[in-house]
Amino acid sequence: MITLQQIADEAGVSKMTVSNVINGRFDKVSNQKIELIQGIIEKNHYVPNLSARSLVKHQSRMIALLVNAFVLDYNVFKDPYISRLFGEIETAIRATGYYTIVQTVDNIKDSITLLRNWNVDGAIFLTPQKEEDMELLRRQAICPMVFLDNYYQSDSHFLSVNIDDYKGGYIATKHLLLNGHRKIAFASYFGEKSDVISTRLKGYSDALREFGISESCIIDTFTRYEDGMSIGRDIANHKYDITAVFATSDHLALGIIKGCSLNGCIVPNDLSVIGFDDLDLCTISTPELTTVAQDVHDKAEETVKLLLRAISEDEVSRAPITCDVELKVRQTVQNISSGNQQGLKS
Amino acid sequence: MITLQQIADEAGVSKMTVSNVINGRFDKVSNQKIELIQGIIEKNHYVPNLSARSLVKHQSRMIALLVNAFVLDYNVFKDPYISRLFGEIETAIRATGYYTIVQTVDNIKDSITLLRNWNVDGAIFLTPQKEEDMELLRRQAICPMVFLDNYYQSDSHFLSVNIDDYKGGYIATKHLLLNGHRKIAFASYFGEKSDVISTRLKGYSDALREFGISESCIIDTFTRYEDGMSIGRDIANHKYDITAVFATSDHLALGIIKGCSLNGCIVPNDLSVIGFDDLDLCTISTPELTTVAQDVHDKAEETVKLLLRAISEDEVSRAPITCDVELKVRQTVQNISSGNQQGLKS
DNA sequence: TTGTACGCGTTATCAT
DNA sequence: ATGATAACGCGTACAA
Repeated sequence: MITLQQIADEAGVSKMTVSNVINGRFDKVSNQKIELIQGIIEKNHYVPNLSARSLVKHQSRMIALLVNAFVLDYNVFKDPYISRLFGEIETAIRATGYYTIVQTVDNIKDSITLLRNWNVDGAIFLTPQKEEDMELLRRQAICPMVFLDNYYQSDSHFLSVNIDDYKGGYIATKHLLLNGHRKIAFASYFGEKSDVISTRLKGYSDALREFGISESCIIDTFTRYEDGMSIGRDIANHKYDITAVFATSDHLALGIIKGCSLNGCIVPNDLSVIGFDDLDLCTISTPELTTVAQDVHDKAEETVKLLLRAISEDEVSRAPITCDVELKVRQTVQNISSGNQQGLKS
Repeated sequence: MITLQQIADEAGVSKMTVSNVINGRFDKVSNQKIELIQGIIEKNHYVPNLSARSLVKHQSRMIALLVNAFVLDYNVFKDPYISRLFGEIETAIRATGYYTIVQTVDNIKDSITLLRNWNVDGAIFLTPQKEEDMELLRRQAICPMVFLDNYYQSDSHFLSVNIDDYKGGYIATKHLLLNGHRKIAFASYFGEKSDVISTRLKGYSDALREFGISESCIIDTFTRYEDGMSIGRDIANHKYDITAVFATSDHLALGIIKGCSLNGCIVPNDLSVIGFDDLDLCTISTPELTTVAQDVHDKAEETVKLLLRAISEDEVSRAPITCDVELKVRQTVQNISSGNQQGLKS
């Protein structure tokens, strides 16, 4: 491990001169010395010790990526949405020259400790946080932070990037309505208060209202594939009086389709289904899933760009960024408006 | 940002005493002072500056996770195997109190710089590395490293954790043979030399030989879903004279099944298929995919355990660790040994 | 261009 | 036994 001092000794100059060369302050060093020093650096594969640099500069060029830990013993990175988002963000961070330190969080205090331990320059929370944890963060953490899919009040060091959940709920429901459906279920997890879900629900309700439909059908369920299967079975067994389901997760939607088919109800003939997220799975499955797509790549880039601005400018517009969504029409919605009969045989 | 010195001032003692309390060296401090100091630490939410600590101790309590970057513009973390492995390893690392720094690699020099920049204590490479990069690492990097799915020669600071690829190839092929198949294709990517693939191929060949079959059918293809679809189409169109395929990736296998079905060839009736990895997809798809499963959780734990031993003991058995694999029998293999007719209608 | 102090925590030495 | 003092690790800032 060669150090600045050793290079300085070998070149017969002071540490400062070497430091100036390394940091491109060439106007402060004569040309011959620049070449001499650069040669020595090359030869010895010198790499600066960033701990030392961090110590004096009170910054680290590290960004923390925090992801809520296992839920129900389920490795979060098995969630294709999370892992894809993670990959896109890591890539965006690397492109800026920052380092990425990652931690799954099961106790927010550990994350706060991490941020302060390493003088982290900024943090990104990939998953929604509880309100009390947000309060703690606001009080104890010191760096700018970006929260994804979080509707908490933002300020200049406490930023948000969301998708247009309202529009997502609205266009999915509207698409079903335009295809003649009138009895449409909204399937999601309501077990804990979530602004993401309630916003999508609002889009759903408004679309229904636009068509003069006042009654809605809410299905409260976990959103994994297996949970979908059991809902699908219920649907096939006429537990709900519906011709279509809008599910707030692709896995849930796919499970519903499978559960239905196992019980003699075929999508889209007997039931139309729309999912949310546009995972790769949507085009791998048969039939291919119609779904609300979010542009994860764009979301990741916006997130990193916003965070970097907050780090360097320290005054940033606090308006949350909202990324667009769009409907991907595929094979799980059937038009039943005229002649096309659909519905469960009774 | 409160520092050791400030705590010492407030307590009316020296930095040393505070440091001793923080590091649990209670035998060197009187009980009253311990309580006093701990109180101050609590009150001020003191967190040590790990850059400073790293500077003097020449270690960082950081472990680097390196993953080969985008291939063909494809976000690696979209690969369910990689992201799951990543999640399991991160969790194992966090459980030990180490921090995880992650970087996708497209140039090994960047990774070496990372390791030295931060005095990283150890590194884990999730994806196979090129030989010349391994040589560079051996020469320039200083910490213990574990390579996953890599058959490179190991030594006490250059370790390997693999799965039993030979057994995987063997049991999959044997299962097909026992179900009456004699014309079995091996589908994989041979574009670049890979010990993982050649080892699986050896298992395949040996199983065939055991049944007196000397001729094999090798299909060389990329291993994504889309690539599988085009192979599936070829199979349905009688390009190959086979009744079964062993594909070295689940995505490839699933694509083959889809490509077949799009062209009137139904799995398992007309073709039997076995995949590799046991992704969640295997049970989501219809029919459910028979596949060779690896225990990713176990692999992750072994990896981290091995690395920590190499870090602390600095003499470690250099024998590569081999994790077991097993066949998950599901719905894509049909028994054609007696009476059960199978094969493409011609 | 260079000397010197500094940032923060640890280790080693010395005093009571 | 307890505690204090000093030097150290590595790079940066500022005065000289």
